[in-house]
Amino acid sequence: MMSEPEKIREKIIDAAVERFLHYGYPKTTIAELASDCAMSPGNIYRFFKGKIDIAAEIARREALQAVERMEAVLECPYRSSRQRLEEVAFADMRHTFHLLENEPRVLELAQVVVQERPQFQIESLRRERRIFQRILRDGAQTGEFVLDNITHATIAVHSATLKYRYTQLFTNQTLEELERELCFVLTLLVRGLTNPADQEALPPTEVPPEATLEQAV
Amino acid sequence: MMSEPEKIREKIIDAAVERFLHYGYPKTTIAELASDCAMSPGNIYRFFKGKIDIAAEIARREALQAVERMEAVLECPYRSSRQRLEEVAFADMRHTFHLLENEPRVLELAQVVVQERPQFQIESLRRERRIFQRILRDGAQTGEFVLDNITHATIAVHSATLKYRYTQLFTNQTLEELERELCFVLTLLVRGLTNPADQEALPPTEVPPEATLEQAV
DNA sequence: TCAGTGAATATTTTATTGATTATTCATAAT
DNA sequence: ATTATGAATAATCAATAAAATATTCACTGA
Repeated sequence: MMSEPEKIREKIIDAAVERFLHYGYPKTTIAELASDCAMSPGNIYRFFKGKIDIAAEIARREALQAVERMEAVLECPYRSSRQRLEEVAFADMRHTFHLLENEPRVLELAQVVVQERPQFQIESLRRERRIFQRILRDGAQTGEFVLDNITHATIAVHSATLKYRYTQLFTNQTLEELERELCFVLTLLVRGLTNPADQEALPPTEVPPEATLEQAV
Repeated sequence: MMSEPEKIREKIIDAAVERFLHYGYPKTTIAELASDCAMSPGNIYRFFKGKIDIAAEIARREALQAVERMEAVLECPYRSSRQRLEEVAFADMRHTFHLLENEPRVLELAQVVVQERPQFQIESLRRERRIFQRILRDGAQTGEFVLDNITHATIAVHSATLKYRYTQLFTNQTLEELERELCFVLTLLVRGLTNPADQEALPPTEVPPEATLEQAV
């Protein structure tokens, strides 16, 4: 059950999401949010320290959801750690790509939050990295991957796929182009991770089909 | 020998470099450049179509020099393609890092040029990629590397090292941190490129010493 | 004819001002 | 005591005017 103050917080966040995505962060006023929630502007400040903190909370939730989606992939039955790695990388890239395509305001929102709260980005990156770390650890456990140092390998995989996580910041490439490229990168990374004994029979990464269960979002 | 008009062009470029790096692109006026060259503002336009074209020419030269530096590395005697790849990646990262550290205005200059002349970035990337391609091709030739498709592998290596070429755009990390990370990335990439038969004896990449001949710049 | 000028014009930047908006807080209602 | 208000204040933004600058071009001198 949710306490009364928590409910009000939710109401404010809901109104903010609505307006931020529709009209953008800067064009949304506290007075409007207050009006949406049938309260006075001043009262908003009993629930959030400032306007930016509403945006930060929304971004935080979005980031946590992203991790949950990735973790959901990790819960699925799987043939190999390679497959997991590929699924997670593609799922994340596709999700952010489509998100920014359908809700362009999200980019602005993210930029504002990162600008004002640099810690936010650091923590998001850390969470992402932890996901990769689990995949690599499991792969090392089963012997599929051979890694001198899991942490180092995680950093490597994470950095090497950077371009495909914040894609729209760097390029105007289409999703199709990015998918092709990501295949090349993953092919090489997987080869570098895989036990040399198994490398003979290591086909290049193929573009996986978009998971149909995505619709649940 | 240089023709008279070419000499004047050089004079303008010299003056522009001086001022762009000192005071920045926007704060430098055509009138100032003209005055530096003891000519009238109008006369500048007999040598450059516009102000941005002066910046573009400077950026173009800088980019060509970068490629030359990389090609110089490729001319050096080498033990292995791995070594070449590592040297090129480190040299490039260090160079841009130091450049932006010592001449912060370069970042602004580059951004202006990319903004106004998107083609510039595309061509720069293409040139970078060609360097990597040569290294991989040679490595494949000698059998050190095993690649299904050289172009695909080149794209992979190029994308995977993106973060370390435009570093200051993405992070505030120190050069030392970046060097450590780049080692991890290269270790993994090299393992992925290398003939599986040779992978047993493949030590992790180490931070190479800064080439002392850099001082010649 | 050609390199070059500098005043004229078009464009961009900067400064100023007047809203608008974020945030605070004294006060009121519950 | 707690929740909420809304006017007061501080900070930011938008619109405009003013100034500076980029670019053009009719003209000059070699």
